[in-house]
Amino acid sequence: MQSRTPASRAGRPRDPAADAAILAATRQALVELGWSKLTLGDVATRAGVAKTTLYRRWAGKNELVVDAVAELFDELELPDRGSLADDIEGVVLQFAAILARPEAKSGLMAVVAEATRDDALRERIRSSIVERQMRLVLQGRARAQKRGELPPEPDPREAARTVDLIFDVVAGAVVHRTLVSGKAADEEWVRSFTRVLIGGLASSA
Amino acid sequence: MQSRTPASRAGRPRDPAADAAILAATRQALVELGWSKLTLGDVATRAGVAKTTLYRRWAGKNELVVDAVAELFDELELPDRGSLADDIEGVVLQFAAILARPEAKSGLMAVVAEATRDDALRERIRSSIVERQMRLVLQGRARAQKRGELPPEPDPREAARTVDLIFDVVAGAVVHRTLVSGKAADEEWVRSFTRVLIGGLASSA
DNA sequence: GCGTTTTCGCTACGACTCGTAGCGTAATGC
DNA sequence: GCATTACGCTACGAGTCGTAGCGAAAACGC
Repeated sequence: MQSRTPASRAGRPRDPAADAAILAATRQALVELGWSKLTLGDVATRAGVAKTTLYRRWAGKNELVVDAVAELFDELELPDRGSLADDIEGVVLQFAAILARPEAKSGLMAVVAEATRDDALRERIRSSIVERQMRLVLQGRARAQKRGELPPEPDPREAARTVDLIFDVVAGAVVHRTLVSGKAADEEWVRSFTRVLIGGLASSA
Repeated sequence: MQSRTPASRAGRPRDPAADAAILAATRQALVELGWSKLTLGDVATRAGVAKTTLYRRWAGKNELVVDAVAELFDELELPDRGSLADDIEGVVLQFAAILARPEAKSGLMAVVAEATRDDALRERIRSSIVERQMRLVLQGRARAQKRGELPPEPDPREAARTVDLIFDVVAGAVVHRTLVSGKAADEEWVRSFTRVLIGGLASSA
């Protein structure tokens, strides 16, 4: 048990601007080179820092890309549009817009693939990317229950299972549409999808 | 226009057993090393062939892994279980079982990530992996319409859109559940998912 | 048989990336 | 001033890449 960290204990502090520059350079490299051809040396050069600085802050390529991609999802929000259907359509369109960006496409799927063999990496993805998306689902569900569009769920375990299911269906469908099928998740598609999802939730209650 | 290829025109024919050995070695390497640490030299050694032989048959790591993973999906079938719900549950469980295997997990997502920057690779994935899955959706839909569980769709364009939507929802949800959420798509989950999907399809008709 | 053609296994190669170590310097707290 | 940490830079062995060149093996037409 060490005494609590007082920001930086001693010595020269890390340059905070370097973090932002490195993450931005990582995203740029993802766009231009893609995952497999991205090298840490190249990222360091783009960011204007030494390669050793990069290795002092991140364990490797996987962790760096997770952080770089995670920032893309910061803009996700769930404005109240008045109905469950409109709320879902809005957030799904936001999610689709992020996934349409090339740095998200090539980066996200690659780290997910790597995470199948690295539990620590999976946990990093979960806490820094999935967690924020999950909050939106919980928020939307609570709103819909308040409006009476969804029945209240007394059993917390059952409620958790349902939220997990919704999350996998929504995120999975958008990702699969965008990356595997290679087609845009545009308004028409999102509307059809939302109709099916809401109908399914209502009928399975 | 050259004369039709009579199997092999002249010279020593390629050893057909080598293809199978290489693809099996690729899957084994995916299990033990994962995508990023898989090297073609290592695969060649495992398969008992020279590295140059491997490069004569495949353009690179991406194409090789696509073919190796595609074989995993050969076993997918859609036996008639009497109802749409049971048909869906059956095929989703099969799909989940394949995705649970480590060589599918790490291989499939990695090539999908690479395909975001390589149209030829995306087409290869579509024709050798996605196509077979899509056939099952069409087959299941036709069966359900014959049973009267789903209404016939007169407009072929609308029908195609619906099939695309179903496919993205089913495959996407299973993939997201297995790879991102990191939980098993077991019978309980599949039953809940099927209930939502069927309810959604029925209500949105 | 005999020449042609293609594949195969093997070795070797330059180019590149990896992750780390070492060093001198800069920036902070005590 | 002194200890401590971050930084930029260089250099390094190790590993992988994809290709070229070689001789031997296995099919074909004659």
